[in-house]
Amino acid sequence: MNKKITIYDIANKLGITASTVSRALNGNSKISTVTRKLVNETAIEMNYKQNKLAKALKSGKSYIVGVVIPRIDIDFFSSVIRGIEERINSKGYHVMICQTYDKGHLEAKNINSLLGAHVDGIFMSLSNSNIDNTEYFNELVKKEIPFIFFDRKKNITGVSSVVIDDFKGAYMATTHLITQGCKRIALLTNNHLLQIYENRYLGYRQALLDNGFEFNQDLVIDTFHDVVEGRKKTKILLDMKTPPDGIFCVHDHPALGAIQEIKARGLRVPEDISVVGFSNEPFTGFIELSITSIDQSPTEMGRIAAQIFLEEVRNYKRITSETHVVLTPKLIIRKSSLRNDTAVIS
Amino acid sequence: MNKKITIYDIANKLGITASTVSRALNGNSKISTVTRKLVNETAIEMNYKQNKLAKALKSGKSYIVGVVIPRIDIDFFSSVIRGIEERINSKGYHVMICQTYDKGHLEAKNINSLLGAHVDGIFMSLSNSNIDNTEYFNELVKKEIPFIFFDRKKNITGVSSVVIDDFKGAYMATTHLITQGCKRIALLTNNHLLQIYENRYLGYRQALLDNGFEFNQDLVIDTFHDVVEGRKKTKILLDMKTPPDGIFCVHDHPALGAIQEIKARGLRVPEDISVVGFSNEPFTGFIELSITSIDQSPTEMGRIAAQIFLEEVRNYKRITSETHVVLTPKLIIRKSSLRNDTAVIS
DNA sequence: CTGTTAGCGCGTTCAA
DNA sequence: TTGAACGCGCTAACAG
Repeated sequence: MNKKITIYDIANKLGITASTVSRALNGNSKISTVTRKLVNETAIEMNYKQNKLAKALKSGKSYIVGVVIPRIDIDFFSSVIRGIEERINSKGYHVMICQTYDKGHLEAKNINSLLGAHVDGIFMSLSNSNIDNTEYFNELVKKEIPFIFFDRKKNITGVSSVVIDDFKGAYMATTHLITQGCKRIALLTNNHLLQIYENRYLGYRQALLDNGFEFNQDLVIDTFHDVVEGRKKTKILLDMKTPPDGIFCVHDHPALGAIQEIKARGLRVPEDISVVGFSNEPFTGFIELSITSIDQSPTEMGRIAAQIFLEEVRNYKRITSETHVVLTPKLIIRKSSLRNDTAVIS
Repeated sequence: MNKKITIYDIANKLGITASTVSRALNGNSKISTVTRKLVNETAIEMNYKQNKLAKALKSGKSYIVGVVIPRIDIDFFSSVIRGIEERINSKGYHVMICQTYDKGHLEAKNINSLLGAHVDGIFMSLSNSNIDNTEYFNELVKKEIPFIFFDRKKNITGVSSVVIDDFKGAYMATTHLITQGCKRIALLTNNHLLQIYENRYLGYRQALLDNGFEFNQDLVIDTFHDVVEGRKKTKILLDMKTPPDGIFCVHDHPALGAIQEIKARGLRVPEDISVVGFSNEPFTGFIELSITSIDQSPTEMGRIAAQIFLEEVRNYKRITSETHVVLTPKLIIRKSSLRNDTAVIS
């Protein structure tokens, strides 16, 4: 009943060939104006829809890109996807999504799965449980499709990337705490499997040293990207003989947890202990005691990644040169760290 | 160089036919154990990847589903997608995403685009700028692929849906405000193009009437899904001769805006004016003055929608019966409305 | 300007 | 148990 109509159907109806129909539909120049018009009209009339599967099989281009992320229900990731989709959809591409839930094996599985679907490119933000199985990455690079990291990257030859300057972001955040008068600044970080965490750690460290502070490894504690976990680890900090008077967190959620714990103990934020987060998740600006954070402009990051893809995808042959974009982090100063009477953003 | 290897390549290497290879790979029963083993081994050895495009063209099944939503960077939508992807990915399906940005014409365009990509099913949450062009919906229903609404639905024969009971949710929220002692309850809603808003409006209204309250249209104000807009419209409410002492918002973001405005005027929440939101966005529980809200269990909603799809997709022929699931809303009581000393959740 | 032919990679008859 | 041939829908090369 609801038979799919092909170019053959419309060719039959018009007493011409399928190739002519194809040419007319694709705006081939050497086709008579009459037939073109005729074809286009009957195409609409018969409600013809091009089968992109067939076209993809023929051309080797699927007009689909894959996006591999830990999870989609984190504002940062969904915002990046928004940017990618926004930019790429207007060029006729579709976005396919895979979540890894931070599991390394799902990462490999998803990549394979996307390759099977013959995507034209892959955008990826690494999982945080990396078992360092670079095998499938190497295979991926051999394929002649653009492969672009965003945020959570890895240094692989032939793979482009868009990140923010995490070192600088952490440096800015830490320096800001110092400026506000903090004398003993702790770091709530994450495991160091990912470059972003390593770089934020180094930025924090360097800012301390550059300002004549002593770097104290005891003040560096690992935690997860989670409110409750952040609070739990903050307990450890506050239970120290000499607790910190400033905490820099590599994510906003643990920063919130830290603030909760500090207030629960009757201490004041930012007067007793100042707190700075990272990512500028929307909620940091929503809460009464708004949280100072580092903005990563995720939507913009997505747009740029998409742009890189669009440029790379033209070179069918081989990706000769990688593109690496490093965005500048923005320090968004809010109440959780503002002791002096400086200008407040937001 | 990186030539894609097909079943022909492995057939040549083994001196057999492509059909045999195909059969062996697909676990066809009538194939000798020896050849099957041989084929499977060399397949792995040559790093063969099935071309799903070709398979899709042949079989008519793409193993791709489309998800059409207003925007992905709203927690509710990304959480639903998470649920869909989680459930469906394990069955070999991929999720393709389209955003409408609440523009009706993009909605039609995206649907067509997805049909062109020959998706096996479509999940959709309507845009809020509906120009009521049901044409493409009808066409969509004619196609023999599952079509499932979630949250923002429309009543169309042959189309399944998963929603929460918005009427009940609004009823619960309003009743809760009454229980807390509110005497004059306002409604910050949205345009009534979508059923969800209409139903929340009706639930609010009915709760008032059932409790012997007078329904006053002046206390019903339209706004957008946005903090600033919510605050702006709250000004109007507070400027009335007799302002409300309770506000129910059909979204959490305007609820936050309302609280901001109330506090800016030196009034107290919940003592002077109580506020309840809708959706239970994560941030409502993060802020110090946590917001009472209605939980829609979005991830679960996604999982159920996916389940419906998986069941419907078996009936190649025609979708004979629609499935309609209505989830029960959960009232999450928090500080923004808790005047009495009742139990607080979260 | 248009028709003929062929092939993208796969699964599936029909024979053998 | 396996091979040969065909078609899914489309585009591109090669004629005319």
